[in-house]
Amino acid sequence: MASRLAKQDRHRRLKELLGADPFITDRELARMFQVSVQTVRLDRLELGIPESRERTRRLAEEATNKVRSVTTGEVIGELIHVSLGVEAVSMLEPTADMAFRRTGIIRGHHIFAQANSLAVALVDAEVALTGTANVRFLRPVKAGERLIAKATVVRRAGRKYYVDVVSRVSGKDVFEGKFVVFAVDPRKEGEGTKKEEEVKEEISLEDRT
Amino acid sequence: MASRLAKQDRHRRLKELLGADPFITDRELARMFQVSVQTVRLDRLELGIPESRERTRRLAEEATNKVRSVTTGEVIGELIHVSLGVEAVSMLEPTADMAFRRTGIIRGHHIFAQANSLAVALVDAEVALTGTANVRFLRPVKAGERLIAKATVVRRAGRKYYVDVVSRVSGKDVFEGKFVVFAVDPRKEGEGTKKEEEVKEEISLEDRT
DNA sequence: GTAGATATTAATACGTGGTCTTAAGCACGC
DNA sequence: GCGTGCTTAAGACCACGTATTAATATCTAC
Repeated sequence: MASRLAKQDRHRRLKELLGADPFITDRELARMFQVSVQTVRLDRLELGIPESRERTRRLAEEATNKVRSVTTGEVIGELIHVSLGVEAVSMLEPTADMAFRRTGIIRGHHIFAQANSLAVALVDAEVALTGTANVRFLRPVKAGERLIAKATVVRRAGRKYYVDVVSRVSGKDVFEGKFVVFAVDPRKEGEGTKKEEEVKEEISLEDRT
Repeated sequence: MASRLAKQDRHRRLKELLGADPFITDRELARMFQVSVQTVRLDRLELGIPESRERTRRLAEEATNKVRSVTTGEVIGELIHVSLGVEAVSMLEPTADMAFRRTGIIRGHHIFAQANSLAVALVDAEVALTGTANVRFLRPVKAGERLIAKATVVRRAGRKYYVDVVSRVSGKDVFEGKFVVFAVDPRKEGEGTKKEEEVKEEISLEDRT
């Protein structure tokens, strides 16, 4: 039976509690704080904290966006500059999620993912696929270090693009890779008519399920 | 004004729609399908689909827990077999998230991630980091195709492990890569006593969380 | 045709988790 | 005393449901 907290302390605790678990309702909070539901609502109002459903919704949205933008996004990281078919730059701020817990060192495939997606995005075609990649991880990158990847098309032979990518952390090279990316122009693949497009559409619809 | 769909088709579409966007309310669905709200509710009942708030809540909950295991997990995919320092096999069932929408083809870095994490996990050391990787994407992989990656240590020179990885889809090679992984033994870095082992134990427990 | 099943819609009562407004009760300080 | 701050209460409203009952369509088999 901890005696009731002062308003300020309650506000502090409120933020803490909802930070840890955003699903709590006002009723539950009221019980925890031994105050009325109205008081909790007033507190939320003062602190600009939305209702529980809203909090939940935001979480869900953010999570689906975030996960998607991590996994799905056109480019892993943030696209800073592109000159299609010539060069592109992206920035990635790796989070602790991407690191080995033990050491805080970012797992190689995240750095690869940034570079690979940049190389692919750079190619000016409907669809582009990585063929081969030769990469070197020059030095470890830690969570929080801002990765700048720069991709440059060094040569092009028909559908083949040779793309070099260098990633840097505060100016120092941490990764370099040579990618061969194939441009796949769907117009030159099958019969390239409406029929094929329909098939593709079906597939992509199914994929979303 | 597409005429109203038959029940079956509506059910199919319903699952599709909610798969793509779980936030839609019954009212909105009713409008989309040009049926009454009640009908939508009946449909959901028959299909065992919970209400929108519940869907949102689950998403949010899942997202806060599970999302991490995809990014953070020791090995991307599921570890099927390991013989430390010798060989290892993992399985990955890529989802639509990992694919280009347009084509359903899995983005290269996911395949790379499976291979890379497997190669790293294979190395019998406290910490292992990828040094270089030469990889080839032999043929496209589509969402839903089960990827089996097999990593083999082909040579070892001190702290350097040369690991070959081949990924297959139903027996066919789709990816091959040569990785050079560096074992970083902290015993040769820090002071390395019992105290340290305790720390390690703690850490590896945390890692499993 | 018409009965019977299937599908759809409507109406109503209830529940949860809120919003917004108005009003009242209390304690504290001056 | 009186105001101010904090708390609580009460009532009207809303979104998005569940659960139930009942009334229509619509189609299908006989």
